[in-house]
Amino acid sequence: MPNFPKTARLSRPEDYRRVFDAPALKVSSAAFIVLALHTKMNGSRIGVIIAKKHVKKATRRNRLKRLVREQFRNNRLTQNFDLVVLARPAADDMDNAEVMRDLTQLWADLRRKACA
RNA sequence: CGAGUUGGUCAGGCGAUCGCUGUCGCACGGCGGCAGAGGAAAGUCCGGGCUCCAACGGGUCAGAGCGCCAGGUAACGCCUGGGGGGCGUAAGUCCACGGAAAGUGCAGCAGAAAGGAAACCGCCUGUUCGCAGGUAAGGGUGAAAAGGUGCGGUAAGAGCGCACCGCACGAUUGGUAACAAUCGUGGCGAUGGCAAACCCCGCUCGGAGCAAGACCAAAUAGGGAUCCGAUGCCGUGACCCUCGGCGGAUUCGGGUAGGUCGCUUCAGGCGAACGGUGACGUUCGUCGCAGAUGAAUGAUCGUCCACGACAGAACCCGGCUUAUCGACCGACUCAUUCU
Repeated sequence: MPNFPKTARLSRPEDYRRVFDAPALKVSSAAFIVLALHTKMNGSRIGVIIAKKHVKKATRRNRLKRLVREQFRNNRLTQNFDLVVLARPAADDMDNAEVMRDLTQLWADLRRKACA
């Protein structure tokens, strides 16, 4: 069952720093950039960063975070990763359907690169 | 029915599946029940609660804010009612609405003259035809020109006289008051405007903020408490006084990463009765209504309709301001038609 407990989230600053310093994989689209790092933990973890500079309204930032987590929850990767998803300014203008389409494409890229 | 003013309420609904946070129950590493953003959660502009402080101690000065009157409130710069003035036919609406006879300052152009200012064209009288005197009705300038209108009066004029209006002063009456009305007096060369110009008067104001602060605690060290004490220095506007610290002695632990608490039950919501024009108050009944911490309330599908705006809690309340697709309810005004 796809669920999303607290253990599947990046919480500490050093978790983020580790991914930023040495990302094993990097995929991007118009709306997002995804950094990934292999982890020894059982289960992937995700952290979403949406800059106020790129997305001005708090409601929009919340919506994007929820959509990214939804994608993560429903589409588990076969290998365990620590993921960091960054939003780009283009994400502000997309509706729900467009964002989900964009994320689906990103996940496909991620799987292909992970296997390579 | 049309045009408009004003007060208030709501903020897509229902169902299914998969998730998130809190909480309760259990045959508990799972399952089930219940609850889960806003009217502005926003701007952080005011007022509080709460917490800490070597200076929340006293005085003087400085600084900031407020400013018709009465009431409401925990408090306010908020709200209600009233007064005055502006706008509107009206319902209504807007106003930083104390003082300009304490002092200082400011006002371009035009104009003869602009601040306790006076004669350019006029008008009248006299005339030696150069001008002298009287005058402030008319013209002209200006945002503003020495109370206004009318009648009388005069050489021409003028509060010179009178009536009404305005103004100033006084009295009376009504009102808790702001203020209003009436009467009298004064002929008005008294007191022009600006105080979101300085200023004067009255009232209010300590500072920081939940990353406040309290507790448990790896690391690493400058520490903490109590007592004694001369001078000097320091103490978040300045100065003075009071007081505290820097020194010595005695004594013991200390508090960053991380975690826990603070953290949601209150100036609380809803209903009724009573008091009040109203803001609101009193009493009774009833309900339990988010507490996250890289930060929870979402996604997808179906369905209905007027196709859904602005927008996301971060310690909590009371206001103000700004953003907002629409829908509904109440009160009132104007105009037209009908009875």
